[in-house]
Amino acid sequence: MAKETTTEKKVASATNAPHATRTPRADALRNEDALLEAAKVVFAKVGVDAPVREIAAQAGVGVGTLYRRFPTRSDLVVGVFKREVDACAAEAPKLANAHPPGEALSRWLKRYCQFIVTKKGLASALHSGDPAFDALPAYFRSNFEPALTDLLAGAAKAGEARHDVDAYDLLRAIGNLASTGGKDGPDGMEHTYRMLDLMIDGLRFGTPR
Amino acid sequence: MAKETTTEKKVASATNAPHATRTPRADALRNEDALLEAAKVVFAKVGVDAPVREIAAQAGVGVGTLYRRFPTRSDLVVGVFKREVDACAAEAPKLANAHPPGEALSRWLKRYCQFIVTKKGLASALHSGDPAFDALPAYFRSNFEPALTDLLAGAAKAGEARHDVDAYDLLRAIGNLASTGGKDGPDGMEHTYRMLDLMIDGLRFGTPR
DNA sequence: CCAAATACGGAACATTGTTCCGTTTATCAA
DNA sequence: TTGATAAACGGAACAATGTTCCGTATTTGG
Repeated sequence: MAKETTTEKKVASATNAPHATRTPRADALRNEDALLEAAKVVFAKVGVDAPVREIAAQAGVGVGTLYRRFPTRSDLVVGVFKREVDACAAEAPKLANAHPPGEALSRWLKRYCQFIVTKKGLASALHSGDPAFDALPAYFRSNFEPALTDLLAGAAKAGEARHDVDAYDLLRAIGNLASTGGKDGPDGMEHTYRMLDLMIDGLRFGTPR
Repeated sequence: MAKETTTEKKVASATNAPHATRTPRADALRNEDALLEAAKVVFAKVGVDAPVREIAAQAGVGVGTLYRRFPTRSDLVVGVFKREVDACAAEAPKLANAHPPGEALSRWLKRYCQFIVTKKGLASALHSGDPAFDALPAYFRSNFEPALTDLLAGAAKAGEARHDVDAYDLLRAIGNLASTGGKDGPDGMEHTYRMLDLMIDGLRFGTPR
């Protein structure tokens, strides 16, 4: 609020742009990535309540570095979650290119099941009331719904799925399926995959041929 | 595991009972009560994550005293929860004595709504995975279901409620009602109470006169 | 190759659950 | 009533963990 008179000069050099941001340092980018990767690993092993120090160690950086990029534990959790959503959603178009439509659809749904199962720990964090997580459901939906919509449309056009299935409904249904089945059941993920196959068969029901 | 030879005598005085337990110290009983009461107050004000020190201070005791009686935070939460369940359930017979059956029923259901709302913070703790809380749902049910069953039976016999309503179903339905309505809505608990009245009217439906 | 900007690491601090133990107090028999 | 003893008390001390700070090291841009 004061005057801040002192060193106001500083010619602003070449560009007259107000901020002339220089390119971000390479090590900083590298560390941000290492931190997200480390957090993913540690969260999977210890849970989302894993100590910050452990994550920093796994990433090979100091806690100071971690906190500069993720001012709060919650920010780190959010970062990991978004990155995982991105990774899963990004596989949809890849699978669509590499396989026939029906195959692409069922492969992606299986991949999505894996996402759900590994994020079970996060799911409870989402409902913890921490406002940092408020935006995540929307992020989840805005990435997955279009991805699945495209896969469904492709499969439907190829006669490999019904036309009347809503992507979001399906995401929720399979989400529930996978999160209650879990990977800790009697036969690991097998039960979940069997249920998933059931749903996929259902998707084909009524399809010509 | 050693021998414990030393002072094994000690005539056991009058009774030959193996343990001849002396009467519990008065201050200990008083403090246990003070702790539960304090915890109730602090949990309501700060939430179930309130620091143990704050609860001890509110109770006017040291943390050592708290931990002797409740070896873990979870034990304290469990203690408060059970005490509140007991208090709420105990009102059912009192209300049944003091009011006509239908009135007793609706008064108690309102009381139960208040219980649910104030325990919303605890509810999320219940799903935290802490095994200390595993027994609470059963405790909840084993106290509330008989209490409500009696009230319902009384009201039904007096022609003030239908006969075909299951107490546990009703507990769950109203529990959901109250926990989503909350006391933080636009008009406090009023919304919840209106919905409750609706259900109570439903209970009377089909009743002669 | 230099100077400034940026990022780094990890010690230090704050908060909180839990343990320990010297001191105090209530009980009970004489 | 009184005194020995078991029981309970209070709170300092410890440990784990989130977060802040700052002196040092690295990167960038010229």
